[in-house]
This record gives sequence, structure tokens and C-alpha cells, in this order.
Amino acid sequence: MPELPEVETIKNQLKHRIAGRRILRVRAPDPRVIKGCTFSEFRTRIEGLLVRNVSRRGKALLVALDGAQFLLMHLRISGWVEVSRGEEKYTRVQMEMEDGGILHFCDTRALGELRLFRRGQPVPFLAKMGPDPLALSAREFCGLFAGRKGRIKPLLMNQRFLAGVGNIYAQEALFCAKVHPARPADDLSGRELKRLYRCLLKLLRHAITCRGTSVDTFRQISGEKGRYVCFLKVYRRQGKECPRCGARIRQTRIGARGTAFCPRCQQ
DNA sequence: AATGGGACCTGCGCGC
DNA sequence: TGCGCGCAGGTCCCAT
Repeated sequence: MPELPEVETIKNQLKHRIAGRRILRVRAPDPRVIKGCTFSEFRTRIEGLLVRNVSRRGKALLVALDGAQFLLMHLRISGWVEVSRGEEKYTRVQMEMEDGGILHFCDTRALGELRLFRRGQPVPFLAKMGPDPLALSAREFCGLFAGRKGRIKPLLMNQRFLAGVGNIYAQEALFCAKVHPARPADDLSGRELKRLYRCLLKLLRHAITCRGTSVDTFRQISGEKGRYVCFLKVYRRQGKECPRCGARIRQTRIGARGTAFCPRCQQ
């Protein structure tokens, strides 16, 4: 699923590829992903505009445009972005750039979204978003847990608590830190929280250098897969051996999400 | 505040 | 081969 490292990858590549270029034409083979306005309004508002910058907030991509507008792109579960000339079966919206490249917003399940905002207009999703783990010190990370009572895994995945961590990296970080995913967050010692912080950052940075994880539909903007898959230790590895202790990886459900963990080394 | 369920979607793997 | 079913998951929304 596109989480922080995947969205960071797209942001870096897209910035390089479309910033400073103009959007010539917009087409929407499937306008369902356009939220907040109709396709014709969407088209009218952005055709001809220059792309100023591309940035990331949590799992959201922000494309800053001329005219004090920005385009929020969210890939949700099964979205990706490709820049190419060819057609793509799952293209929901495409933007033709002035250099001839075509930005495809692709999504097998069509749950992703594109939303236009004007500068100053409130964006509820962003306003409620927690801090980015890459911008936190260990001390700040540990401080987030004060007064929180939930189970650790859903808490890590709660975007209002921490922005960018989803089901893959939450499972991997808890495995790395040897923490059971159902542990109450307020039960973790300071030492465990610090270990969790170090693990989470190590793994997010590593995944970014690998250009993300392609377990499902995620692709880089060139269409290439992300290479972090071969480093996954527990995610979708239930029934296989724990790479650390050899026990059998178990799968359970926590907060209505599939959760794999090692029953021996995660306590 | 936390938890559980449903909704949105479609491809896939399973059992029959 | 083919059908129906349940699962996968990010976010929002509602109920408890």
C-alpha cells in the first residue's frame, strides 16, 4: 500500500518530472476519483496552469499550482502515478504536460482521490494530521504517547497521531522493535518506545532508498517496482519462519486489519 | 478516548 | 472452466 516511503518516492520523482512545467490538457476516463467538484470544473480550473512544486504530507501528495491553488492527490490503497506516453488500463485521470509527458493517476480500486484547493481554504484532512515521523526526534516521538491508551499498532497507523505509517510499516516496525502489536501503548517502557522509534525511522529511510514496497499495485512513476519487498520480515509472511528466531509467523486481526507477527520474539 | 462495524472498490485466490 | 465468496486495505462515518 502506498505509505510514507512510497509517497515520498513519487514526490521526489514527480517534482523532478513536472515542476516548472505547464498542464496542457486533462482527461478523466473515470472521474469518480475527483472529489469536491465536477470533472468539468476540475478541468477548467487547472488546464494551462504551471506546476510550482510537489510536496508530501503524510500519505498525501500536494501539487502546488499557479493561481494560488493546489492539488491534493491521495493514493489510498491501490493507487499509483505514472508518467508516460502510453495508455494504461487503470488510468482514472490523466494530465498532459507541455513537454508531451502524460501524468496518469492510476488506481485499480478507484478509492484514491484528487481534490483541488485554493490557498487559505481549510483542508480538514491535512489540518487533523499528526506529525511526520521523519521530522521527529526520539524525545518528541516518545512524548506523543503521553495519555494515549490504545493498542500500539492501530495507534501507529492513526494518521491523526502520526502521519504516513500504514499497515506494512507498522507491522515491520513492531517486529523490529520486538513489540507485540496488541500491546497497550501505555504499557510500553521508555526503552521500548525509543527502540520502536529507531526501528521505524531506520525502516522508513531504508524503504525510501529502495523506492518503496511493491507488494500490490504500487509503482514508481517510471512503472518500475519498488525494491523494499525483499526486506519485509513479517508482512504477508504468515506461516513462514521468523527470520530472527525461526518460530512460525502468525496472522491475526487487530482493529479490523490483518496483522502478522512473531509470537516468540514480539512480546 | 477507544473500538467495532460498514461503506467505498476491484482483483485475486479459494472451495466446490 | 466457472461461479460465488471473502479478503485485501486508507479513510470517513456512525454507533457503542
